[in-house]
Amino acid sequence: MADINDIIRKLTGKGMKVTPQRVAVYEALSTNYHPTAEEIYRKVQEKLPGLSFTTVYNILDVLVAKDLAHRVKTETDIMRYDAVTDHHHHLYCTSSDRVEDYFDPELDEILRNYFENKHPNGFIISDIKLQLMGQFNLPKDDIIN
Amino acid sequence: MADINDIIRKLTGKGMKVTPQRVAVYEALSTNYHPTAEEIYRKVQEKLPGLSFTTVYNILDVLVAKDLAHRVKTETDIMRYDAVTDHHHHLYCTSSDRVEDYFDPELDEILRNYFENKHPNGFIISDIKLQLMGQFNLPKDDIIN
DNA sequence: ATATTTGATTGTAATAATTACAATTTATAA
DNA sequence: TTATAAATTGTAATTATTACAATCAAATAT
Repeated sequence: MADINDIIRKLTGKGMKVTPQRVAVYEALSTNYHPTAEEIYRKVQEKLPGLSFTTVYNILDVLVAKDLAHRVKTETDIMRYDAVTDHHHHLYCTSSDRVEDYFDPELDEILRNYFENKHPNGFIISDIKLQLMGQFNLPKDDIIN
Repeated sequence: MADINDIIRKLTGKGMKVTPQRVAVYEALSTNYHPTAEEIYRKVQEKLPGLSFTTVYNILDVLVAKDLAHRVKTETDIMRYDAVTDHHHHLYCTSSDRVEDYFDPELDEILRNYFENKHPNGFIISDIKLQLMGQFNLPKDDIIN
C-alpha cells in the first residue's frame, strides 16, 4: 500500500527522479488524510530533518502535474492534497474543514448517461465531480497525525 | 437587475446597514463574473476613490455570512465571489481559471431522488453541487499537451 | 431636526501561504 | 566514474488576507 518500492515504481513510471524527499512526501501524502503542505512538511521532517519547505511545495507541484496527486480545496480552507487519483467525489462537512472521499460507480454511470451528448453552454465535459455538503452524524476524531 | 433600489432592498432585508460602499460592492459583484476581491476593489474605486481594501473584504465577508454572495474557488485560483445564490452548479475550464454557472433543475431532481435516504459514510447531505470540468469549445491549437 | 449610539470604514501593520531565484547538491545515464 | 541535467536548499519576495485601533457615518432616540 504505502510500500516504498511501490512509491519508487510510481515515481519512475512517471519519469521522475527518485529522491528521498520525493519518496517521503509521497508516503506522507498516501498515509494521511488530505494533508496540507505544512502537515506534510512537519511529518517528513521527522525522517529528513534538513527538509526545506520549498521542496515540499516543489514536490507537490510535480506530483500534481504528473497526476500522482490532486489538489483539494474548500471554500474557506487552505490547499490540501490527495494521493487518491482514481475518480471519486468529496463529502464536505459544513461545520468543519473535514473532507472525505466518496466513491460511487453507480452514480457515475447515471451521470455519464445524463451528460452523454450534452454540452451545456458549448462545454465539452471531461470529468464530473460531486461536492456533497453536509454533516457527519457520528463525531470522529481527526485522522491526521 | 442591478438596480440600486433592488440592492438596498436586499441589504435591508438582511438587516444590514446601507452604505455607499456596500451598495457599490454588491453592484460590482452582481454585474461582473465571479470577480476576485481585487477586481471588485478596482471597480468600486472608480466610484468611491477613498475605498479601502479592508472594507471590500469586510463587506464580502458579511455578504457571504448573510447569504447574499457565495465563495467560488478552483484548485489553483484565488478566491472568487458570486452574487448568484440560487442553487446552481459550476463549469470549470481546465485550461484557464474561467468558471461559469450552470443551472439544471432536471438533473437536480435526479440527484435528489438518487440520494433520498442515502447517507454515505453516515453523512447527512444538505446540498449537492456538481463541478463539471472541461473546455469551452476551444480551438485545437490552444490545447496543451 | 439634533444628539446619541451602534456599527462601518479606514489605514497601517501583521500574518500566512506560496513563489522566485541563485547556489549547491544529487540522481541517473553514458 | 564522471558528466550533466535536474532536484534541493535557504533566503527573500510576493500575494492574499486579517487584526486592530482610530475615525466616521447611518439609524435611532430624543
